[in-house]
Amino acid sequence: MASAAMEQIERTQRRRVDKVNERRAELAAAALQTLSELGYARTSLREIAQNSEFSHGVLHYYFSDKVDLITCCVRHYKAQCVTRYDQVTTSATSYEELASGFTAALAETLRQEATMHRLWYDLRSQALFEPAFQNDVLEIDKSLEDMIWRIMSRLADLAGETLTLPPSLLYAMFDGLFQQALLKFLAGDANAVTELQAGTRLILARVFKAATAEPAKAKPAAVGAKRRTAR
Amino acid sequence: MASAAMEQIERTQRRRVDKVNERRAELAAAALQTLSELGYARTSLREIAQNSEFSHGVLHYYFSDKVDLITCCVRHYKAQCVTRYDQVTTSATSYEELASGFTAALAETLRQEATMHRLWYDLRSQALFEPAFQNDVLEIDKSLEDMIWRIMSRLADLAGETLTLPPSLLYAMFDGLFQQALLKFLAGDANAVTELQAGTRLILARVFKAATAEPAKAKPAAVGAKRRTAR
DNA sequence: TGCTATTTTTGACAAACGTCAAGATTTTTA
DNA sequence: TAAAAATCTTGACGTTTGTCAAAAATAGCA
Repeated sequence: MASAAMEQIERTQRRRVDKVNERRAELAAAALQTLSELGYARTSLREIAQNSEFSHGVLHYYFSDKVDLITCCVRHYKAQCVTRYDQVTTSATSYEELASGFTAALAETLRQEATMHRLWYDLRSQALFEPAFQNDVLEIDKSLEDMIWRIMSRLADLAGETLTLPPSLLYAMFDGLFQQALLKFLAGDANAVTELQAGTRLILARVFKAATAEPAKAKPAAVGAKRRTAR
Repeated sequence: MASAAMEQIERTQRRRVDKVNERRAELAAAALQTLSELGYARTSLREIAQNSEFSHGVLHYYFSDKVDLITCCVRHYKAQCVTRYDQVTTSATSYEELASGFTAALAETLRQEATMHRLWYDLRSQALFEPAFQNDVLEIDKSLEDMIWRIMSRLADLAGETLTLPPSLLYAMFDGLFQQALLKFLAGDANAVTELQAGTRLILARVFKAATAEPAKAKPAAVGAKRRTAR
């Protein structure tokens, strides 16, 4: 057969597909940025295009639909969201180190990525009304639940304990805590970060016996997060 | 003075104000219904008017603005939301009775008022973007927190224990749990209600020592809720 | 009953929306 | 380099949106 020609065709096709996917990702990123700034209800296709380097018509070249675009956004969001805490999990060598790292990572997320996370809660609310979003949202929720479960399992390992709470409940508690903190944070409450940290510790104390005693307050050296000049 | 005339004027004025407030409440109810069906992003003023017995123009006679209307809605929502669990709280005479009543009330709310509660989460997400909603949403959240706190305080009383978790954390946990259950419920997960009940019990078991032992499974007589033919 | 004030309807407006198609532009292929 | 295919821009379409004002309808009062 003309295998060489076929290979050539295959290669060019793949390059084309890659290019299309790259552009789709680029536009999805612009959409994600717009959504995180304005929220789902106020985001239009023209606004999204203005946050990219293209005109509004190109969106219908790469996406069949507005729902298609948003769905693609949600999937991209997931990719950049899930792996965030895995580094902390694998590098920790003691219960206290992992607990501190987890608490610090939550606080850092609240401080640095508040707008992205408000988008997540917005989209999750949309899924309560729009069935087209439900599958993707449930999938992301599941992967976040898995992430929490990995951390809790590792904590249990390090503490030499056995987990008795189901993954869904553990996730629900931390998710609820974070959402409350986000609400207060975006409303200008200066104590939101501190309360999130304290709440995290309190939940951990009810999940693990190893955490009944609060850790020493002035022991920043144990925390793996970057040091910051001020809160 | 012409006190009789003044009284007359005062009375008619009050009647007028009452009538206006009544109409405002009527329209707010129609808006609330529309919002709970369509969600914030898809709700228009004309759609709201169609769910009432008036034309769309009347909305601007009673409300200055769309935001004004939605805000009024949120306030009405609060009124019908907060007092729901208080009856259970006051009538219970033992820890187990209150715990069962609380669990059953949560499950009943999920079953019966899922659409109203998805609206609440939707509006709370809007508050993350629209500062005009923030104050009202925070206020409602606070009153829900207070409601949970009343129940937990009463449970502590009945168990002869002292609460060591702050109100905000207790609310955050139950809120997170309910939200997860709502998401699954509206996605058609038949186990959502059962999981909500189990999760509630598990949280209570981590809050109160009196609840370490699970209550007997086949003991429906203890539950104060109406009996239903099937789940 | 007639007059006034209040309430409601109707119709219109400018703007913004999602969508699409035709044409210009760029890239790829031969 | 010329033809072909792809990418992108532009402008337009039919709706729908929030808002408003004028007119119609109703209610309250003399």
